[in-house]
Amino acid sequence: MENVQRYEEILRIFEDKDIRMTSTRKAVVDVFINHGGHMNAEEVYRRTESEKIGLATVYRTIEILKANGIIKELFVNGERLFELGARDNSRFHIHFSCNRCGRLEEYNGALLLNHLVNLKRIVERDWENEVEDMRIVLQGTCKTCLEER
Amino acid sequence: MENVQRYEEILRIFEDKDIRMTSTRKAVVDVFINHGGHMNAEEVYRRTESEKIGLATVYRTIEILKANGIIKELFVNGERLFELGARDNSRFHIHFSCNRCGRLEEYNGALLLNHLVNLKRIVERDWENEVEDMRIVLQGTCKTCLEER
DNA sequence: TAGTTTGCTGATAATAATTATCAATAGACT
DNA sequence: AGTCTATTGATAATTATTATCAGCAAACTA
Repeated sequence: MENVQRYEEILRIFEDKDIRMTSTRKAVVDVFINHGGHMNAEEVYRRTESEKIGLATVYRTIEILKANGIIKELFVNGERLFELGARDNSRFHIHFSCNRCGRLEEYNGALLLNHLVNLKRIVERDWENEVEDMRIVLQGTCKTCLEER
Repeated sequence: MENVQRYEEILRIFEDKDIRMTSTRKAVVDVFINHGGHMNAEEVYRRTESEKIGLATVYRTIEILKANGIIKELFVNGERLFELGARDNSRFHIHFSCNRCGRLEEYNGALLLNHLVNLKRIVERDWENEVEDMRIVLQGTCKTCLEER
């Protein structure tokens, strides 16, 4: 099972850094693994409901996951969202937010990825820095909304 | 004077949409024009101090400017920032946030711009949408911090 | 194993940022 | 001048997030 694998991987990160994988933390991790996409903190909280975890603990766990590169934080239209980070490049994606319907979509693919790897290369060469992460949110009108006009 | 030109341009947008350019709104616009970079709401407020404008009005004006594409909103490390939008492509820039020193830098240039125009083209072709804006924030370690190690 | 120390948790108080409310006022329009 | 509508500032309300703290659980020690 792929999810199990994903979990093992996260567990290893916890062990490496001496962070305890408690049952509550596991519950939060599970929410991220089971739900593919992006969620705000409140939604993560709601999805752990069966476990009766406190909201503060959800925030605390999100903080740990973020600090260790397990989840990514993104801001779209004033909302703070979290999602499982791309383990490898093949999972890397950018976001598109439709100004009309408000939907937030994920885009990925080999060509896109290739282009972004190049962007990283250009930036690192021209500004002599080290790029560790790229947060890209495009805005505009999505296909569906364009057709409806 | 370039700033005057910039102001006239914004004024024209206001007139087109029947939004009054009151003295308080002008004061907020001036803050954006005079201060090149990004600011949070509180900083915009502070910079209008001489005019004794209420905080709520600053927020209201920011909202108007944002809704009309005059300023752009960006979120970096949990902070909400605003800056004057790029009037033309030549002013377009992306942001780089250093994980070590926390500084937020702006990057632009012909090669970068060219690359991003291409990215837009790829996305519009492959997802059949219309991209109106691109928010790109890279994270990593900046040149200065790399040298200090 | 009992005892001690340390870290984790949930409930909730505190804080910070933003938005809503509303009376006063200013500007536009007869 | 008088009416109408939009804007403003002060401030209350709301929302999201963080801090506090007592109780509990796990890990460590002798």
